[in-house]
Amino acid sequence: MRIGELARATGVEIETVRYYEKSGLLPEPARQANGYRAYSARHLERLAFIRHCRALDMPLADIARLLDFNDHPQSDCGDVNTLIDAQLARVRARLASMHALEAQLAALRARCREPHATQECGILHELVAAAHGEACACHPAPGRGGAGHADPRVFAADAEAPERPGRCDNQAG
Amino acid sequence: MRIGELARATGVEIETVRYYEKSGLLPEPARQANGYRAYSARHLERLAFIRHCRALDMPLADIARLLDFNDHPQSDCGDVNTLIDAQLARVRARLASMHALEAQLAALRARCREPHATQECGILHELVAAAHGEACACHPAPGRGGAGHADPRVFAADAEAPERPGRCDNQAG
DNA sequence: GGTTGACCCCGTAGTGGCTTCAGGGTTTCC
DNA sequence: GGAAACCCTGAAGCCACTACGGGGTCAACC
Ligand SMILES: [Zn+2]
Ligand SMILES: [Zn+2]
Ligand SMILES: [Zn+2]
Ligand SMILES: [Zn+2]
Repeated sequence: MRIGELARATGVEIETVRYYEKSGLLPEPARQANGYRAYSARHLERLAFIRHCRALDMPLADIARLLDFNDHPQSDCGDVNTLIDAQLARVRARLASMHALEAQLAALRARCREPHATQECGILHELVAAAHGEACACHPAPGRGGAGHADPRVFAADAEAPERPGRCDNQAG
Repeated sequence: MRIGELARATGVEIETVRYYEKSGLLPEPARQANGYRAYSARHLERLAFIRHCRALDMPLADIARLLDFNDHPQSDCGDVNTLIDAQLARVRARLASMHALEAQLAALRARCREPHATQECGILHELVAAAHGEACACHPAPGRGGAGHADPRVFAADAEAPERPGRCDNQAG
């Protein structure tokens, strides 16, 4: 099985297959006389395993560990659970922040109905006002203040940010 | 105002401030005799604007455009709306895929209750079975088949993937 | 035998939004 | 005069790919 066939069989790009090999996730295959990679069914299975885990958005390092567990059937599966739990926690954190983000963006979007000069655009007005430390539609104070964030720092990543997006913690977290 | 003060005032890391300058988002400030950057209130405002937009997870390129609109008050705000709408669409797509992902991971996690040898771990069994093309807890067929995905390719990014994570489209999309 | 086209090889650089590092200089306080 | 805190620059690292450049290989067809 050459790399193109493997790629087609799994729906993975050829470059990605080579990348996985270079990253140590996929073992180096045998080579034909002309230097072409020659894959076995085991490679196909392993690659499908990797893609399945990637579909669950697991990082490659975690996938490597899962593959390791698989290769050592005697080991304890507690670490597998820890790993899945961590991934689940990551996904839930991102889910929450995406949820907040959607509300914020929708509120901001509602500030402009029909096109006009940017000078009078409710969206830009909100953004500028927020930059001045005033309350904004997208980040209303959650009750404990009345006015919105009076400090630009509210948008900072304080302590533990809810993963990637949504560095704004003043009502999302 | 030196870079450290600006950074503290906005809750941004110093390196990030310099990065924004290098990226053209923040104009080059004046310099003191010793070469230190000297920022004005306008820089502070602009940086707060940037961070607010970043809190809405907008890409820096979009933020640059928003700043441009702000600097040209005569221009039409239609493009602002387009930009926000695109961001909202991105967020909603990711929200949906995160949602699906959470269900998938939770289903997978439920396959292992108490620790044991990986050999008999329900989680690893599921992952291996899925790699063989069998049905898995995390990706049950959505009705139109009965059995799960019988083809490893289901995890491929076919056509338009729902943004970053969740390359698995067989029930999430 | 020449050429087209589909394959394959390798190494490097680019993506986004930072963060970190290496290797310095400046200012301030004790 | 020495330590701590601040500042400077440019380059590299992170993640998971993706794209590119410059080649080699192989079958088929004219
Ligand atoms: Zn408008
Ligand atoms: Zn806001
Ligand atoms: Zn288990
Ligand atoms: Zn699955």
